[in-house]
Amino acid sequence: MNKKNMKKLFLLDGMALIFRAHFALIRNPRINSKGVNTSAPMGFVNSLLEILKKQNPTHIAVSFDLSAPTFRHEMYKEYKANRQETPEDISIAIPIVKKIVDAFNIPRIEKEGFEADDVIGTLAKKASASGFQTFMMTPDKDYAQLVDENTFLYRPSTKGGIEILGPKEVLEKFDLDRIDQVIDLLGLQGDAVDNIPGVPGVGPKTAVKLLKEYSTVEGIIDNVDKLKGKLKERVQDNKEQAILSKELATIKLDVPVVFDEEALKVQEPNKEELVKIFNDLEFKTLLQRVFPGEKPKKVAPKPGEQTSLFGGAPKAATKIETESEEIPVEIRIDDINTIDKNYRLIDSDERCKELADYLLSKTELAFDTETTSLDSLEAQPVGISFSTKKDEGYYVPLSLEKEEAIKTLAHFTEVFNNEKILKIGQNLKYDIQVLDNLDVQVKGPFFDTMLAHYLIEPDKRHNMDTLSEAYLNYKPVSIETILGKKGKKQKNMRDIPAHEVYEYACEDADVTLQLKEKLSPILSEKGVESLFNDLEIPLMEILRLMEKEGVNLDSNSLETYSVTLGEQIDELEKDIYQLAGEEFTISSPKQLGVILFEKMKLVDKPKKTKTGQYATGEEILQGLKEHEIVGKILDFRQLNKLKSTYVDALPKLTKTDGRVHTTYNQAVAATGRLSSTDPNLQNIPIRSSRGKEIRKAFVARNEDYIFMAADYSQVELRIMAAFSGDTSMIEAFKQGKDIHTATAAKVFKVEESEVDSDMRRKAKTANFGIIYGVSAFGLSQQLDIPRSEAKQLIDAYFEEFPSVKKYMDDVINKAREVEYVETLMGRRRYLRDINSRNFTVRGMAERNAINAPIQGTAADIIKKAMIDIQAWMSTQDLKSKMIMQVHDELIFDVHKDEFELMKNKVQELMESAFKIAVPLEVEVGEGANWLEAH
DNA sequence: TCGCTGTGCAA
DNA sequence: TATTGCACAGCGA
Repeated sequence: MNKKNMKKLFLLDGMALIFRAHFALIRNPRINSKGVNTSAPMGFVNSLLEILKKQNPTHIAVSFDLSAPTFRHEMYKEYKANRQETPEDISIAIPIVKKIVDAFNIPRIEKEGFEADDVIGTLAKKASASGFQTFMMTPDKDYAQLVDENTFLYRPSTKGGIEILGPKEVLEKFDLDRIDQVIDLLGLQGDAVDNIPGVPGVGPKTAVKLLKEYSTVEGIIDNVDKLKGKLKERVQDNKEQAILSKELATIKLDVPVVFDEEALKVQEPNKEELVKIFNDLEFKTLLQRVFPGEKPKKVAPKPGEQTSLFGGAPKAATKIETESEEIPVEIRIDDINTIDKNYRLIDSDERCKELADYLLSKTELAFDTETTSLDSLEAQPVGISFSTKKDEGYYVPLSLEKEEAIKTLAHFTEVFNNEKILKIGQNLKYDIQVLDNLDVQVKGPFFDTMLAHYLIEPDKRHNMDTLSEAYLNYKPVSIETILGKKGKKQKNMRDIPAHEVYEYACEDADVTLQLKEKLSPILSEKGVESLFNDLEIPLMEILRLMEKEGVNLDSNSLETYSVTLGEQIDELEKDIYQLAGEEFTISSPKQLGVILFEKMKLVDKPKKTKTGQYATGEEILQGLKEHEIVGKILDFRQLNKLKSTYVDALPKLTKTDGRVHTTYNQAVAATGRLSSTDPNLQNIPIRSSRGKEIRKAFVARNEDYIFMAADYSQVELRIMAAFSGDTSMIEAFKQGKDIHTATAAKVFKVEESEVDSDMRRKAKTANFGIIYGVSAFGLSQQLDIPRSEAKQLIDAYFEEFPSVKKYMDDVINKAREVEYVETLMGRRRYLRDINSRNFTVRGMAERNAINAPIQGTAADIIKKAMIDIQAWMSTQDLKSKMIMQVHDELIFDVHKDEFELMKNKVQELMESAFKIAVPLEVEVGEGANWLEAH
C-alpha cells in the first residue's frame, strides 16, 4: 500500500494536551465574561482543528488518564508523588474538553489502571500491524520509545509549531543508536515531573555516553567496574533504582483495549452540540471558523464588517463596540491603546482590491509582515500590515496555504513594484525576504527605520519598541501580549486568529511610519543622508542576496573530523583525570580552578576573576605549562572549542540545500562593521592547524566552481596613515613595503634588512595597538615584556611617526569639543564619556575616538566595494556569486569560466572603492575551499 | 528555561 | 590597563 492511500490514525494524549494548553497561556489566560479560564479548551480545540484540517486523518481517538492509581503506583509508591495538585482551572477544563471531544464524535478511550501513554502505545502498535500510519499527538517526550516506521510522535514543539518525529529524528534528537534505548535513557536520567528518580547526578549527557558504550541500563550495571570515580559510585549505589526507573518509564503495550478500526473512523461532528458549547465558552472566532454561517449569540460586529471606507475619519473598531449596551465587558486592556485609531482587518478579496488602489494613490507607505519564524529564509508570512498616515493601519491576513497567500498578495504586486512609492519598514531586509519566499518582489525606494537610527545613534538599541518610546513617547503593544512570554510556551503567529493580531500588526506599521517622519529629518541634520541612501540601503539588498545564496559546506568531512576530535578529547580527558587524581568537569572553569589551585596548588597566589573565582583563561594557563596537566587542559580546551562551536554546530545549521545561510546584522556594531549570526561566519578558525581543517569544509558550489577570496591588505593601517598624513608611513605603503618590517626598522633604528622576526613581531603588535588606542601597560601585556620596555617602544614609535601622534591628539581634542567622531563617509559615533572625570570611563572613550574612525572607515570602504561589485555583476549576467563578508575580505563562489574576469574586476573595484592618500591593495586567492583561497 | 560568567574564535 | 563582534558550556535562580 502506498503512503498516500494509507490509513492515517491520530491518537491524542488528552490530559497532556490540556496541561500544555493551560500553561501555554498561563501569563495571559483566556478568561471569558463568566470568569471561566478557557485557555485549555481553546488550545485543545485549536490543535484538534489543525489536525483535522491539515493532516486529514482517516481515524482518530483521544485518550484520557483516569484518576485511579495505575500499576506504576503499585511498583513505586512515590510515583508522581511530588506532583502538585491539579490547578482548579484544569479540573474545570477536563470535563469541558471531554464534552468537546464527544461533540466532535471522536471516541474517548480510557482504561482504569493504565495511563494514556500505555493505551496509546498499545493502540499504536496494533494500528501499525493493521497497516496504519499512526501519529501520537502529545508534548510528552517519553512517547519517543514507541516510534517506528509507521508510528510517529506528533509533538507541539518548543518553538511553537509542530515537530514530527520518526525513528531517524528520535535517534538524532536523543543522540542514541537504537529506539529502545529511549527507555534506558529515561531510566538513567529520571524524570522530575513524574518523580522517577533515575541515577542521581546522571543527566542526558552522561546517560548518552554510557549508553553508547554499554547499550542498556543492564549493560551499564554489568560493567560498573569499568567506570571510574564518582560515576562508578553513583551507578553502584543506585542499581535497583535505575532498573525500577527504567520499568516505570517503559510504556506498556499489552493494555486490554480493543482496536476497533470502525469506531475510530473520523466522523462528522455534532454541529448543534458544538455550536452550543462554543457559544457557552464564548469562542466567537472559532465558531466562525468551524461553522462560517453560524451567528454567534450576543456578539459585537466584527471589525472587518464595518462599512466605512478607506481614508475618511478615523473610527475605531473597539469604539463601535463601546456604543453597544451589552458589550463593555468585551473590551480588553490592550484595546485601550488603540481606541482612537483607525486599524482595520482586510479579509476579503474585495477589500484587498480597494486597499491596493488606495495604496497606489500614495507616495509612501510603511509595511510590516507577521510570520511563522524569526528565520527570514524559513518564515512564512501570515499577514501583512500597511500604514500611509498617522493612526492608520490595515492588516491583510494571509493563508498558510502558499497558493492562497500568493493569490491574496497578488492584489498588492503593483504596490510593491511601484518605484514611485517609498517603502518604509523596520528591518526591511527581513520583510523583503519573507515576501520573496512567496515570490513577491519588493522594489525601492526604501526607508528602514532601524538603519536610520543606526546611523543616528550607532551604539544605542534599534528595536522598534525602544525607538517608539524614545521618539514617539509611546509604548507599543508588546509582541508578548499576543504570543505570550517566550520559551516553551510561546505561541506561534500561525496559531493566532487574525482578529486577535490585527491591531498589534497595524500598530507596528503605524509606528514605523511615524518613526520615519521623526528620523528622516535627523538624518539630514547629521549629514548622513548619503550614507543612508547610497550605502546602507543599497547594501541591505546585497546582504539579503548573500544570505539567501548561502555557502556550501562539506558536512561529511566535518562529521568525520568530529569523530577524530572526539577520540582525542576522550584521551585527554582520561589523562587529565589521571593527573588530577579525580574526575571533574574540565570545561567548568569553576571546578577546574578548584582542582588546579586548591587541590594541586599549582601557584601560591592564584589570580581571581571579578566574581572571586579562580581565573583559568588561556594566558594564565600558558604561564603554567611546566605542569603536565596544564598543557593537556589547553589542548582539551582547544579541541572542545573547535568541536562544539564549529565542527558539530555548523552541519546542524545547513539547510536542505546543504548550505549554511548566515544572517548579517547591519545595525549592531557601533563602528559600522557588519556582524554575522547563526552561524557567525566571521570567526571561523584559521590560526591553528586544527582550526584550518574547519575552513577546508567551506567549499565551492560544485566542481564547476571555485572559491575566491579577496582581502584588503592592512586597510586599517593604511587608513591611519592616510588620516594622519604621516609621510614616512604613506611612503612605505606607496613603495609596497612590508609595513611591519618598515615600522620595525624605524622604531628600532636599524636597516630594514636587519629587522629580525622578533623586532617585526613587536612592531606588528605596536601597529595594531596604536589602532586600538593602546597603553604601555596593554602593550607590555600583549608582548609579555616589561612595562618600561613597552613604554620605550611607544615613545620611539611616536618619535618616528610624529604625525600619527599628532593625529591621535587632534582626534581626541576634536571629540572633546563635539562629543563625536566621524569616518571618511561621515558615519558618526557619539562619545559622550569623552569629557568624563572618571579616568577609566574617559580612557575608554578616548580609545574609541581613535579606533572608531579607523575601523568605521574600513567598514565604509568595503561596503562601498560590495555595492560597486554587485552593481557590476548584475550587468554581466554571471553565474558567480558574492557569498560572504568578513570585515576586510569578500568571498565569492566563482564559476571557473568567469574566474579571470571576476578576479580582475573584483580587485579593481575593491581597490578603487574609495580614494585615500595611500593606495588600497587587494589580494585575491582561489581554491577548492576557503583555506586554499587564502 | 533564562541570564550571567568565563572562555575563546575572528578581523 | 587594546577595538569590534558571537557562541559555547556550566551553573544557579
